[in-house]
Amino acid sequence: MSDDDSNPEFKTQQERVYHQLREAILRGKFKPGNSVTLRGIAAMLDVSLMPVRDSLRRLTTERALQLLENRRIAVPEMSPEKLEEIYQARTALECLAATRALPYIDDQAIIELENLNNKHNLAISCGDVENYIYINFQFHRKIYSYGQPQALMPLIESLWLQIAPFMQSIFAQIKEADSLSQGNDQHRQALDAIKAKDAKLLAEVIRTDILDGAIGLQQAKGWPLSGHTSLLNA
Amino acid sequence: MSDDDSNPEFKTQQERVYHQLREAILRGKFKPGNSVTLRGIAAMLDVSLMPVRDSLRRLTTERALQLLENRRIAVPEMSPEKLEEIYQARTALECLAATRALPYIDDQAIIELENLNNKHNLAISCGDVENYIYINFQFHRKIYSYGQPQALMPLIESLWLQIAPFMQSIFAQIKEADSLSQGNDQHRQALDAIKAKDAKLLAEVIRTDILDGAIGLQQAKGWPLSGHTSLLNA
DNA sequence: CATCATACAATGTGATCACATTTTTGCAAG
DNA sequence: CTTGCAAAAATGTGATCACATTGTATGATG
Repeated sequence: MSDDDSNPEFKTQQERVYHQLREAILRGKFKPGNSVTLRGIAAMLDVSLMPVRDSLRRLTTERALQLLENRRIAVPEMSPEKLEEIYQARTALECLAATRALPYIDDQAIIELENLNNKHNLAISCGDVENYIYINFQFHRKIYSYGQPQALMPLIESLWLQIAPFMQSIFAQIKEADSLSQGNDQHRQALDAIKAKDAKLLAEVIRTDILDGAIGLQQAKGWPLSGHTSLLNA
Repeated sequence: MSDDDSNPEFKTQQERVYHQLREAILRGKFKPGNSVTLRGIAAMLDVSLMPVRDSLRRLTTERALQLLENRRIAVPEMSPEKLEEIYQARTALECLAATRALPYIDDQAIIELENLNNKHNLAISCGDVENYIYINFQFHRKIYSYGQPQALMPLIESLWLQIAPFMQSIFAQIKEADSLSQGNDQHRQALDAIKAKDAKLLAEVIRTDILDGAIGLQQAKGWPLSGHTSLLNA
């Protein structure tokens, strides 16, 4: 965490705070329904109210946080409808991002991706929910990043920020290795598709990876899979 | 503009300022490259720095504005690559949003959509670039809104905020009625598809509407249409 | 007239305070 | 033990100020 403090990329306190909160959310450190207060975050990160205020407003704009009617700030709850919508948007945007990135993924990139996948496996075998969630996002982000996405990446990350707390709340309950391992075969297949430079296949694998995760979340909650078919046909 | 002041929906000054700036951007009142200052906006809207500061940070997060290296704030410039990326994302998200909304569009909704389309025609025949841009967005937003998009709409609007200044800079140069009229036939066709409850057709019409706009912008700039095929095949 | 250094103005960031609203606490009455 | 109410604490919003950094204008010097 204190790496950020020395990272010259984040010139202002607001950027540091924003980045730290973003990472924390993607690691599932915020639970749905949690209330978030300016002074609480400020005390936690040892900064004044201003950088926190700026950061929370940005995160609210990205729908990672929610402004309640009382003007209080909270981590949004998930609903079956919102989950389906988010995952339809994820498949649409991430398949596009992967397709765009594929031509620019070289051998060095594949090595880095396999390293990430190993770390992912490690998190799975350790039952490390936090890193399981976070490294999965990192794996996806690394793929898309080779397409140098200027507009797509912020949209995709906004969706990630919205589902990360929900994912954590589910996986923390289950926490069985075999339940977590679902996404891993697909990461293998994604790497194969990348090596074969097969854009259609890569998009299909990414789509399956994302949708399997969605179905897993729905089933864990016992939510209606009415969105199942529409997810697949979207 | 002063309607917003009396609108009880916007409880805080920050919300008012944010909404006003958002609408202004969607109306093309900000030109690419324009610099935006806290004190300038604050003086223009007769508020203190704080609400402006909050609003500009939100808009920066949505990529409607850009933080330069000097810490100054500006309206981003458009590039051929970014334009293509934005329009690929638009087609993906807006076709999805339209498909989701279609089942909930009733006869009353169609009447309202036709009213909007009439206003759109009026703007075209008047050469009113500002309303041409803005009402076009309103038409699209109205369609999607019937699907009650919680996650999709903010993503789509982020894309709109990014292209609106560029659209204005192009249309202000051209400003010939026949150049602007392109989108209108497609709005007709969209209404027909809605009446026929044909989801596939609606998605195809929306896609064509969006892509025709993109191609028009590219041609006006003399930018390479290499994205053309990939746009159509996306 | 051109060049460069200096002074001046403008800008975003951060800190602190006041305030209205809301939430929680504490305590008394039933 | 529950209910009701008043006091107290907490919270987001807005305003103002200080400040470092950046941008611009001024003017002296060659």
